[in-house]
Amino acid sequence: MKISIPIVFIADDDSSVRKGLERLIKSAEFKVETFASAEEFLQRKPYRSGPSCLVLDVRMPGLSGIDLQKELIQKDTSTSIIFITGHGNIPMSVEAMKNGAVDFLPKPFDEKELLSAIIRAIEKSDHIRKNDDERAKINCRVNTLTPREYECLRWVISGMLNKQIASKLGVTEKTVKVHRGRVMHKMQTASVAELVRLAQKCGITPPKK
Amino acid sequence: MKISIPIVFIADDDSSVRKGLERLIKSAEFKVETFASAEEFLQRKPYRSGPSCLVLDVRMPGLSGIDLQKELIQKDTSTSIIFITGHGNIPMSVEAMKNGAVDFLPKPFDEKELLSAIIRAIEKSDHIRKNDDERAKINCRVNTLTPREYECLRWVISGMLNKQIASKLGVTEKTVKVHRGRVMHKMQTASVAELVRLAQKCGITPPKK
DNA sequence: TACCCTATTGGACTAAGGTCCAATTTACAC
DNA sequence: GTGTAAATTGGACCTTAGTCCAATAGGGTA
Repeated sequence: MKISIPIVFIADDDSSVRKGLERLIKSAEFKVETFASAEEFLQRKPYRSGPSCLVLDVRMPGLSGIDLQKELIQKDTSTSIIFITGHGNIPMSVEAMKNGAVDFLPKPFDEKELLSAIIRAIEKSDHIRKNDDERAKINCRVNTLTPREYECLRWVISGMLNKQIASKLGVTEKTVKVHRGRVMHKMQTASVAELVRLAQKCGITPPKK
Repeated sequence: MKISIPIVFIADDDSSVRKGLERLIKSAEFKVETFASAEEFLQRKPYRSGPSCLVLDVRMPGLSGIDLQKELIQKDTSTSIIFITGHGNIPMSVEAMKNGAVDFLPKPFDEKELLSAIIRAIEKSDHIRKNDDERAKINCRVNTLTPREYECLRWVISGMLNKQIASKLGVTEKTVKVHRGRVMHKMQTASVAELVRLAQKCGITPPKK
């Protein structure tokens, strides 16, 4: 059983806004951390104890909110973003949404609106986290495969028979059976069906004939 | 080989805008059709010869652009939407993007911007179409399965052995083999690996143990 | 009632997958 | 040079999967 505590980050250069938001969000039983700039947020070590979201002011001195969003896309984090802004415009909001923001709220906004956006953002983050976790676990197993085993895995998930794989690899059917057995063992799967699903989850594709 | 001609629909109540857009988009070698209202567009029989997108004015008398978008989400069409607007606001653009719009352009916009959005929209539509097509084909096969065969399919893609499936269904292993053979034949697959992939594409899930 | 579809099973095989033990070869690191 | 990991193969066996032919039984329709 893994602990999973959601957290809401706030990044805004206006301290009164930070305090107001912090009070509001804490009242909704969320853990909160505030930052006065994008740079300050980037300093923080990645949060790993649960899903997270960032309530982010679009316009700030230094790195802007939009810039920060782009930074965060690079480092693959599960933190979902909600923008708030006093002086936004349509192209800005559209760009933010295209880049995966959960919401974009012009001030003044309804408190309920923000809280509902936060809930959606946390759910999205949680979803991403779970997927990432699963993929990471599978990749750990994949990394224990030798090159030949990996190659073999790809042919197996293509649905080929051992004898066909053998001829592809230029070895005997016997050898393929051994590799295949080791693949199943290392991947901790009991059936080809499971193997196909695992492979799919971490983007391993069957070779083209 | 299937013909695939992209088309761009335009829905705007202002006829001068329609004409201007039509000229522009035709100059980019796209087939174009124009509509003076959302209702008029809904009248049109669904376009099936290729990918399509809709350049849509947000504000129109009668059904608005946003309303039309919601309508189109219901009827599952592959038509992707690009909004254009003279008097939009942020919440409107955010809502449109949340609902899957490819872009949201306030007037006046750069012609290149619109054309690039159209290209992205057509690509997206094409992608959706291809997925839908594939799913439809698979579903045709699935629909030829008898209830028992379908049940059997779900157990097979869970990776279970024939004897295990047999005990789940309360029949002999022999019977499972027969069903299973028919499933493979009807689904036109030669391996469990392929079967798993097909099932996944049309949302068939393995039963929980 | 005759007919068809579905579901079920048996017999008799054939082929494919998987495992245990053992051995050889090669490449690369210490 | 010795050791280790990877790749390869053989033999012997057992388990699964898949197929052909044949047969029975129940439900529903023309």
